[in-house]
Amino acid sequence: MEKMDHRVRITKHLLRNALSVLLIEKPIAAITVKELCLRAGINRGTFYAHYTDVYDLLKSIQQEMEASFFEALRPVLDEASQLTPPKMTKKIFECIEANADLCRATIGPHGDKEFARSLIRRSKELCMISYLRFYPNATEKQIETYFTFVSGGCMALMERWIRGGMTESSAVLAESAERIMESGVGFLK
Amino acid sequence: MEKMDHRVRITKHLLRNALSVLLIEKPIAAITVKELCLRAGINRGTFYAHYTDVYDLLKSIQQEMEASFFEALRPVLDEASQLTPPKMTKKIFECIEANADLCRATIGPHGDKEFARSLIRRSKELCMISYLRFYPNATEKQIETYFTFVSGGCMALMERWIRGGMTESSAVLAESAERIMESGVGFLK
DNA sequence: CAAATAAATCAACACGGTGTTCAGTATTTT
DNA sequence: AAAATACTGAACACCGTGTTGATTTATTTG
Repeated sequence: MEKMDHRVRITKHLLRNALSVLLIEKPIAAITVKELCLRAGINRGTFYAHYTDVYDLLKSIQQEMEASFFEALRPVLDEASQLTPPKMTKKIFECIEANADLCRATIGPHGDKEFARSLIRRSKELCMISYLRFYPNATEKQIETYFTFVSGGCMALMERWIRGGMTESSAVLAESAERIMESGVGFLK
Repeated sequence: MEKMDHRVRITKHLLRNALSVLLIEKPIAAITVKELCLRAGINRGTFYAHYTDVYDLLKSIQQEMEASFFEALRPVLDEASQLTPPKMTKKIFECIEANADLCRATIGPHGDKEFARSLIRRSKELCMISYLRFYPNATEKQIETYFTFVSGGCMALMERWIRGGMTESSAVLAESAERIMESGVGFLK
């Protein structure tokens, strides 16, 4: 990643930017290599020197995002022993808010379901330990079910949030999520 | 829908079947008209006589699904005044189970996020009334937040369920969902 | 049943994006 | 400055698209 020719750094950067912009306008499927290169201002042949596909480019962006996501999440997971799982939500939402521009393209309208899914899958593995510690009476299967439900719920809230232009602060959103996670319908009473 | 030439009925049926099968294998974006027609055993020209696009065909299938979904849901919504919202889950899951083959292609791996989203949006409108009746102290915004979270959670459970080959009964799944909706983490205690 | 009507097939067409190649030009690195 | 490396521009065959017109096949109507 670091020891690249300056030229390829620029080229890749331009392509990533162009794709991020296009992904807000339309789904990945509707993006052609031609228009992407036009938008990025680079030659089409150059694109094929680095990537095989528009999907290939997307994948490389996602890998970068994933790395930065878990990087940002590391402190949260490290102090996990202090935090009850629902309390971690706040930190995670803050993390999403901080990387808003990155998330808009993936969690947003034309985002890649599969990518978000794999992030959740990896998060689950990391969170499982703290869940097991806090809820020793629950079976592993129960925890998995709960986690699936609850991460799906948080994703839905985030999508709504992003669609709505992120007007509320992440703290408000996280508090709602926490309360629902804590007490279910109790949230409405 | 009914007063069609027998030939066009057959043609459309073959196309819908072929698309359903292909959608399990790959995302809609990767499906060409050519291979679709080859799979369906009809002429490519004939396809264009009925649909403009692969997406156009998908849309028509989705409209049919949506109709049958809300048709199946009608009784649930009618007796809604009897059921507390979380209790309705069971019925909804049964409905999904009954239309498994249809759901596999849309809720499944390569499904259309946007379609599921619109189903949820419409469901929300229908459910809102019974929520307001059961939780008079909650603001409309609160209910929306709760509904967003909880429908996202149920969707996640369903996806997991479908991916896993629907080995459990819908009842078991629904009960987990209900309990989480009712009492949050209480599910794990 | 036969004539009229409607639908599906087949082949051909221009069009546009793809992925590759190669010679020429620009930029790094040593 | 020389050698190595990356980008450009143009050309290429390939493939799927969407359309058209002539032909064959099935359905409906009188």
